Amino acid sequence: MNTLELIKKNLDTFSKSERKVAEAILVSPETAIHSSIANLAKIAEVSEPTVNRFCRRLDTKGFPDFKLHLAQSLANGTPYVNRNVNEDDGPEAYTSKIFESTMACLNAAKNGLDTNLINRAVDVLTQANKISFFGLGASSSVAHDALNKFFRFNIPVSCFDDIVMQRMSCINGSEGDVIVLISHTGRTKPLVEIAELARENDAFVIALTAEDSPLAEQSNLVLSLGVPEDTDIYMPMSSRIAQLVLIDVLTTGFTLRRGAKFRDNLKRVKAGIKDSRFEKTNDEAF
Amino acid sequence: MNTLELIKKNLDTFSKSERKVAEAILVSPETAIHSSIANLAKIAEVSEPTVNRFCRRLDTKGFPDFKLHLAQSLANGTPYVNRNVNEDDGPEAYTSKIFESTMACLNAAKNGLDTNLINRAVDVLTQANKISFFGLGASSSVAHDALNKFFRFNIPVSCFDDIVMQRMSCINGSEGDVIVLISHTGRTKPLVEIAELARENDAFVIALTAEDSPLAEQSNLVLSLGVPEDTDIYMPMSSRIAQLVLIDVLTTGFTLRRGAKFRDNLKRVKAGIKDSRFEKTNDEAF
DNA sequence: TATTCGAATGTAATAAAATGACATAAAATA
DNA sequence: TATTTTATGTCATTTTATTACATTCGAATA
Repeated sequence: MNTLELIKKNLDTFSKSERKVAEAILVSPETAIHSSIANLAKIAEVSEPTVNRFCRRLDTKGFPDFKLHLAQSLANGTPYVNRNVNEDDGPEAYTSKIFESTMACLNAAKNGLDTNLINRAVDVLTQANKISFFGLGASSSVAHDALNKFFRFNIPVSCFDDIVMQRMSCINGSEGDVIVLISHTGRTKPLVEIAELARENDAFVIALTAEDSPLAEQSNLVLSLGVPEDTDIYMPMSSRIAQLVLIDVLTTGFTLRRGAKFRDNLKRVKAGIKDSRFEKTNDEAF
Repeated sequence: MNTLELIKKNLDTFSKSERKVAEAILVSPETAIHSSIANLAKIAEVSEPTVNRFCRRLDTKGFPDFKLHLAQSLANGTPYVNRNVNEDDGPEAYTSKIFESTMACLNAAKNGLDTNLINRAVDVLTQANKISFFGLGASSSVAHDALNKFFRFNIPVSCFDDIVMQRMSCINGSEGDVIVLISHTGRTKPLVEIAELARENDAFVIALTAEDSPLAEQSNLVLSLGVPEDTDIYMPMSSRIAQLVLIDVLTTGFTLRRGAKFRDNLKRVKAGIKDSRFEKTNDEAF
């Protein structure tokens, strides 16, 4: 397992001084791997043997060995959740941190997904008479994106980010309708109510949300992204990217399920876009 | 660059003894990173300082530093391979393929970005009187997402996915306006026209698009994502995710530039959302 | 509240590892 | 072949990590 995540996970199993070490490392892992044990001890304000003991506690042979493990955690491409942006990061630093934490997040999401549920969701979607995507706030752009994709399948699909429209759409629903609700926390009141309403009107409700949330309880099928909280920054970031990729997965599953003949349809849609382009066309939705 | 590849590439530039070291490392890099300099010297049948010199030749500070680099290059043999989905992939297979290729794509995007340009873009954005985000089709949800983020900064910001509205908005523009245009290909005619129009009206045009595209030519500043084409599947997928992450980067840069005092504002926005939630609140945009 | 035990932490000595300075050997050039 | 340059090794020094041991802290018990 990723050393850095391991440290974060075990934070509370450490003793007082060991936690100081852990924190010093988490603040700046880069510094840690380039420091000597004496240096790190000074930064963490503990003694050198404490640092050493800390390393051993994490199942390494000693400080140098620990540094190797840590270095591997930090290696490019190795997902790594913990790298938060600091006040004094330059463009170089915050750019890579954000890309990296997004990748880490996707990796976590990938590992946490239940492919059986995905399969069932694809089942349900392929059999739907009509599909609706609802999200509020940041999640509304995810819903919007889903609309854009499913629209190409030439089936009735809609997307509202207005609560009133969402309600109306639910009330007019019938069996065979599938409603996909998107919410990171699953605690957005209006959306939970929509889920109830939709089910009362015989629609099938798929939720892209957190496990054990109120929204999850009101849904027929929950696709949860075990994505760590977006820390520190007061905006949804990575979590929403994971949702989008999940939409991609569903779309792909949908396409595959419908088979080759269906793919011709996609080609046609894409060809139809061509006219609005300057020569050398390729695959963008518009 | 990957240290291991670097060693392979430079094999013939090394001296006789240094090559011995290189070969010993290539035979078993794992052994190398877990050896002391004395040990490795023995394996390579050279003296300790020779190993040290070898390390320095590879632009490292010394043997320990070299080991860190080597460990990192071992950590990610080949980060994420861009595997395409096949007709007969099951849910398990296509799910991981899509997640992995998205991660690969983000990694490519990260490496291809010019952080100086990002910095300049952040500069421009922080000094803007008004910011508009325009995208069409799939890119419109990216624009939408950008709106959602920048909206929290409490500055005038708008977003249209309707060409007519976009034009009108440009015509009413003035100096100090910044228009962010989003298009993967940069060949969407209406958007290129918008860029021209915006510039005629003294707005500053930032494009999130492909290098050397018509849209890029019409823009003041181009942030290009050197992202491989979305192959095989007839939809924009990874490319658009990369755009979103880039928006995250810009947002972060913006926040950092505005400093700590500004972050309080974000806290307030987040607190304001709280009421519409069921207990246990955390960070989702609504 | 004082006492005792055990865990946690630090100090100082020791061992290990890496590096630097210098000498020697090998190779290249005149 | 002599001379210079470069490469390599030996040994001393310095830096770094580890071990053994002493002290402190804090919880549990009398």
